[in-house]
Amino acid sequence: MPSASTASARDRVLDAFELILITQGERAATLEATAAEAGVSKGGLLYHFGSKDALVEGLLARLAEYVDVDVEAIRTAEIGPIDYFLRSSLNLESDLDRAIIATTRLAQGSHPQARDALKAMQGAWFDVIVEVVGDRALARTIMLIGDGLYYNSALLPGGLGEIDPASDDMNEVIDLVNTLVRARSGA
Amino acid sequence: MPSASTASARDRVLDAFELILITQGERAATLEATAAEAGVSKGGLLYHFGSKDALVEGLLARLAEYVDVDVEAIRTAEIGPIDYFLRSSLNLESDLDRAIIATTRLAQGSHPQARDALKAMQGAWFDVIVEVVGDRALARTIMLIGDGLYYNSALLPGGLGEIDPASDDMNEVIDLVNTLVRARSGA
DNA sequence: GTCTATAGATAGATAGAC
DNA sequence: GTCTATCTATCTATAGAC
Repeated sequence: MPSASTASARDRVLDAFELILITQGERAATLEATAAEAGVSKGGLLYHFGSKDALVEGLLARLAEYVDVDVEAIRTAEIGPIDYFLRSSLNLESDLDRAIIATTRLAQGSHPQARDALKAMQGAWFDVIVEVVGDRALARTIMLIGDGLYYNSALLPGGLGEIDPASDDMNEVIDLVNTLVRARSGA
Repeated sequence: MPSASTASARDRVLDAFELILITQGERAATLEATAAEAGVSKGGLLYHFGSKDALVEGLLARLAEYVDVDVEAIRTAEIGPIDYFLRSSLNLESDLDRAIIATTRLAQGSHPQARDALKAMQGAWFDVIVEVVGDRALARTIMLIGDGLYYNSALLPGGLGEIDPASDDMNEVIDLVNTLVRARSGA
């Protein structure tokens, strides 16, 4: 979680932009609202990001950094890459997840760059999972479940599909996926 | 698909609002843009929908009608409810799918009603699937795959996870799900 | 039922003081 | 590096003609 008060003004602006995108959507994420949330003036914000597009690019650049770290974490996870991947598909409290959800909000609007960033992320994840399970169809299905978890926790909070990462419900889903992985590798 | 030219002005306004939400996002879906797309003036639009909130409500009311029809179609599908459910999770050309995607755009913003409508829809789908597979964990996993398909085709068009409903990739996913259903009912 | 005209609020962005 | 003041465009909504 970003430490709002100690970070530099530039980082606080990015954190504020993310927060408003996540909690109120793209429409509410104006320069004025972002500046207010970050505790600076509109002019102050525009010193760091000369336009709204520049602000969006700043968000996407940070996302790309987080993704690089995450892909390596999936690959080397002690609990196993698939378990790690699925559980981290709904942890809304990491910097990465916040960046992903904010980017998803932008991807709903006219921001092709945001869509591209999410596609690149999916590609990196897919490659790791294929590497682990050695089966593209199975990897695709696992990715779909991960996307479904994201859809529910990020886009439809409070909905039926929202699952606590540490809950029995989540364990059951992972058990089912492991059943599938064994059924395939046995075939 | 809505027939834009022959429909009443009221329906054309709703179709236009949906189209802009789907293709350009919430931010672009202003009253002015919607009126222009529908071929009426802003004043003309506001005769049918007295405010933007009323326009949103009109969209959600139409969604609810479509969902009722769809749930019955899932239950009675000849190809089987699960196959039908998963394949229809990425058909972007039906009135229902257009309404869902448009509502998903609104759910990203400050529209709790839109989120509630999608939750209600999920609940109705979940009930049918539980009824069919007789297993809540399995039903949840199938729902997640369906949500993943939606996430990719509706929110991330052109991405890795986007699958043609009639493709081999889609058949493989359905085969995997059927494997899971059999593995469970056998246990 | 549909239009034009317009009000009042708010958007993104610039200029210039400190 | 951060601020206030201000410009221009666009937003939602109202009023009233046709």
